[in-house]
Amino acid sequence: MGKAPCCEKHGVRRGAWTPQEDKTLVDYINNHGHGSWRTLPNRAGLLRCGKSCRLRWINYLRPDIKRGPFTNEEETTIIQFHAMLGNRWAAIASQLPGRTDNEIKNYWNTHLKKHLSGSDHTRSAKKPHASPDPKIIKSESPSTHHMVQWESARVEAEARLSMESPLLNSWSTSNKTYTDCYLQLWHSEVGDSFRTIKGKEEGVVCQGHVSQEASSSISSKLESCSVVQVKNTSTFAKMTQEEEGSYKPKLEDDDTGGALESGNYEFFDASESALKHLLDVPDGDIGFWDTLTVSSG
DNA sequence: AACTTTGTCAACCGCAGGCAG
DNA sequence: CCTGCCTGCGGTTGACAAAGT
Repeated sequence: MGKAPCCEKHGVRRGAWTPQEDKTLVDYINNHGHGSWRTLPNRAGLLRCGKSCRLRWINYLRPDIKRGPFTNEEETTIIQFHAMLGNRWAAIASQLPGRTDNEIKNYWNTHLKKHLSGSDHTRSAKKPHASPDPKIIKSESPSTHHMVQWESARVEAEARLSMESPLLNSWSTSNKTYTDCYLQLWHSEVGDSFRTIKGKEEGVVCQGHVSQEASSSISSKLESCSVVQVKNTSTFAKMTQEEEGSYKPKLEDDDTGGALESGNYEFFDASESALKHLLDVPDGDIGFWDTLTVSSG
C-alpha cells in the first residue's frame, strides 16, 4: 500500500557526497529549512533523492552532530540501553545527544558486538521471530504483555549484565547506575510509549495505575533491586554455573548468537525465575511482579 | 613491495506506520 | 474507509583503509 519509490533512478547521483553537495545542502537547509525532503533536491538544485539528502543531513551534516570516538560513558550507555531495547537504534540514539542511530548501529556492530560476543552468556536475547510461547503471550492482555515484555527485557538485561564480567568493571566505573539508566529510560519517550499503549487498548488499566503507582513502586523496588543486584552479582554469576540447567535454555536457544546479532527481545517465560534470583525473594512472593501484571481489567 | 584479508563506516534499500485527501 | 505520499527505522552493502602475509 502506498509505497512510493524513493526516487527516480535516472539522473540521480548516488554514492559518496562531495564537499560541494554538502555545502549546497547545508546552505539550503540553513536558509530555508528542509521542508519536504522529497522536494528538497529540486528546490536546492541537488541531483540526489530526498531520502539521500535526509540521511546525509541527519547522519553527517547536522550542526549538533557529535563526532569523534565514543567515550566510555557513551559506550556504557549504549550497552545498557541495547540490553534493554535491543536493536532499537533510534531509541538508543535519543539517549545520546549528538549521536545518530546509524553511528550507534555501526559502533555496536563493529566494536561492541565483537567485544561482547566473546562471552557465551551474551546469547540470552531472542530474535523477534524466535517463536515465543504463544500460550503465555495470549494469556496476557496486550498492554500487560508489553509491560511484561518491558520488565522481562529489563530483568534479562540485568541478568546479562551481571554475567558479562569482562565489561562489569567498566560499568562499575560509570557514574550512572543501571537502575538510573532504567529509570531514565522509563521516564523518557521510550517509557512513555510503553505506558501509553493502554490508551490504544480497551479496558486495560496501564497508564494511571502502572505509570504512577507501579512506577513509584518500580522506582523504589529498583533502588533496592540495584542493591540486590550488586549484592547478587557474584551469586548470579555462580548461578550460571550451578543452575545452568534452569537458566541456560533461554541462553542457548539461539545458536547463531542471535542475541547480539539481532538484539531484539521477545517475551520469554524464564524472566520470573530470573527476577526471583535477582530480587532474592522466596517463591510466590513476587508482589512487585504482580503489581505489573495484575494491572489489567 | 605486492597481494590478500579484515575492519570501518557512509550510504543505500526496503518495510512499516502515520497522515492527508 | 481506502489510497497514496512521506518519513523514519533497521538491516545490509560496498568503498576505502589498515593490517597481515
